[in-house]
Amino acid sequence: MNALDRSILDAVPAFAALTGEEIDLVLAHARSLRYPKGSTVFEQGGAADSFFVLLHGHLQVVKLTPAGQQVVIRYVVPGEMFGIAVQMGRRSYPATAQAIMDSLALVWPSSAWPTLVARYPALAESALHIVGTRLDEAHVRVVELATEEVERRVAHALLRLLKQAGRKVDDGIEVAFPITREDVAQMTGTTLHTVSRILSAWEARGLVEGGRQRIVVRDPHGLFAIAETPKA
Amino acid sequence: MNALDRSILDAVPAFAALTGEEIDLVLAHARSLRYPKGSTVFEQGGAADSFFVLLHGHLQVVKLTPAGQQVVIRYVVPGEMFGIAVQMGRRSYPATAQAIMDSLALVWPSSAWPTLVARYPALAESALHIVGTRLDEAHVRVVELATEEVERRVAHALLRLLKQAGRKVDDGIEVAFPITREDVAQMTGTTLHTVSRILSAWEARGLVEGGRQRIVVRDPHGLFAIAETPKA
DNA sequence: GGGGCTGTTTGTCGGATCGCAAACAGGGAG
DNA sequence: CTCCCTGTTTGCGATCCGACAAACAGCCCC
Repeated sequence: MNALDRSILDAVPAFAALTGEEIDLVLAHARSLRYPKGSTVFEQGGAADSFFVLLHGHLQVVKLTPAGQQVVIRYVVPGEMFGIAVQMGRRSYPATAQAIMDSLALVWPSSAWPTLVARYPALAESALHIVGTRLDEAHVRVVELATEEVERRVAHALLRLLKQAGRKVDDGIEVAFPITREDVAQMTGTTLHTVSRILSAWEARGLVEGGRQRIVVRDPHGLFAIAETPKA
Repeated sequence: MNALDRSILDAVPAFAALTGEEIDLVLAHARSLRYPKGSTVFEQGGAADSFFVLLHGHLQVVKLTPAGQQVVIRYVVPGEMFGIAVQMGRRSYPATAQAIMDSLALVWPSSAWPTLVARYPALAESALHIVGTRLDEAHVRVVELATEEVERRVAHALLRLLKQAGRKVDDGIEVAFPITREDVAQMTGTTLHTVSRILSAWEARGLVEGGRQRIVVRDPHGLFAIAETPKA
């Protein structure tokens, strides 16, 4: 096992309530694992035998419908805890997590959770906050899917991607990981064709700039205007 | 304050882990309040100063968009904990809860939560499970909204209503509280007109039976078939 | 350096579903 | 018992968006 330095977890909100020494003890239960691009971290329906903190890279979490369609639930960025199905009382993962870049994560066996919370009750609180935040996000998405037209949904999704994983570049802000039109479609409940058309239209207006698996936003404010403008 | 009998909470999953004596102590912090039909229990954006357990009646939880559109997030049935924003680290309620029938709820001040969890850590675990379940449900809804056509979404919503609050009647199972076409529309991201058309079509096929603020399902299996049949 | 694979763009067509409008009906209030 | 309010039904036209199709273009791998 690698030597894990406590500084690794300093930037992880879930452990913010712990002291340095406590973090050391929590880390003693973990190991770090590499997930090469394209590999699967855990699979929908599989036994929830681990939970994780992402240290480096990016993951995509997708849910598969019985009919075989995919929906992108979220992207995991460094510092986030994920795969916390067990904390929610589940025995299996409700979705699949895949590395979309070479990634590195801390891994705890699920069996360690009861021990850890018993010793550090603040962890239970952290987990509750995390799940609560995700619940909020999910509800926001439900509201968007239920009330907004496709173009506004795509604008909202893109703005969220920028907030979560935006990287400043010369001519704007780009999504910091490779993302296809199909991915955006699966986030917003539409088709890659429609996403492509929308992005093309925005590009013609100078709002964004496209590329293969790449989206650069030149004018975030303009995008915001689209996201917030009630239809027509 | 009323005398609150511990048996009140026997049927509440959130308190399942507590012994009878512990339940007494938890109850000591609560009072019970009546909410007449149509009254508001808490409001979106309002300070999250209480959390609740519904004892009797039914609540509707709705989220309002900036543009003024409503989306029904869920219905609260007796035995459920609700208004647990504070447990998730929020200072305000993310949605509005209204009584759709005369209702009765136990009310705790949010300030009591830290005290209670400190004494009964199992409560934190319960809260985590509850929020986890809601997160799952929200994700299922996201997937449905993103991938299914309106008719199937309505079928799924109706089946969920039956499971949660179905009441056996002579000719089938009915939703146990008054619910309008508009409500169903706000649950499924469509319009009351489309819901009305769909229900009329189903009624013509003998699957359901309508009524003012009333939906009776005659053939749950047939509904299920619609819900699960991939489009066309 | 050249396939070939994967991702992107664009056009056309059709259909699901929404918006608008108007009539209808159950049921509570007085 | 009757009025009126709220909820429901139904028709029709408009349109957003998905399905199908075909061509194009990075980029990885051999």
